[in-house]
Amino acid sequence: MELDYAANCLDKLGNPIRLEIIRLLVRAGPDGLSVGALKAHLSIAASTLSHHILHLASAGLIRKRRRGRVLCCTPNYDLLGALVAMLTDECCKGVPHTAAPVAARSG
Amino acid sequence: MELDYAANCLDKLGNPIRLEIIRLLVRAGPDGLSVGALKAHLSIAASTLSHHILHLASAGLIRKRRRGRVLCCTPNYDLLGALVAMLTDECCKGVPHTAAPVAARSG
DNA sequence: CCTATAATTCGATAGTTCTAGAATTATCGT
DNA sequence: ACGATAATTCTAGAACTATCGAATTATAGG
Repeated sequence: MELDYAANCLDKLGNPIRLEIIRLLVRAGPDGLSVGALKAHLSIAASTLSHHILHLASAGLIRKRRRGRVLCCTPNYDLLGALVAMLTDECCKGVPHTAAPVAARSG
Repeated sequence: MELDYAANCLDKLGNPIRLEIIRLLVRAGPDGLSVGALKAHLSIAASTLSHHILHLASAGLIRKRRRGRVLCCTPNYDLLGALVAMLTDECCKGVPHTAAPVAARSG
């Protein structure tokens, strides 16, 4: 995964409301939640919620699909998993005494 | 881990330069890298780098310690690990067909 | 067609973040 | 004390983000 792409996803998750949205969707199970159900959980203006959902969706972190008047959101588990894998790989491996140096103490 | 705290950490990681800093530090091994060494890798103004380092340090994601004129930065593996664990727990579990619903399709 | 519900788009505003140059502080070697 | 190097703080502008209310679009049901 590209660093810039990962950073973009992390940036989207780095907002309490958006992180909560993901958490609610994950807990909700396979059908996800409608925008209205999310709104009931979050007590923010509908337009604000829409804005956050747009962020998440355009980063690919959630998927939307219509069911009549209702719009169901589900998490994109593949991307979330890939993101966690990338973080684990790039940011958690190399726990002290395990990593290969990259040119320390040069300048 | 508190959701707001996690979101704050993710927000800090959600910037390409800061994510790259973490990556460089992790790859550098136990001694980490000096601010100057980071600067050599990143080609940005020193003040800008300082600003990003401040963000990372005040979120607790990196640690700084002086070695003479040089300031060595190391990643905080405990926090990074806790963050990944939290993400895995809250955002990746509940993979379709496994999770307990949270009140879907109500409104 | 009309009304009600679900959600988005628009427009404005307040606040935050990124960036870099200039000035400053801290440390080292002489 | 002095000069050089390492890093931070200050200041300011440009760009971006979050928030909300009002207007709008889409769908369902009479």
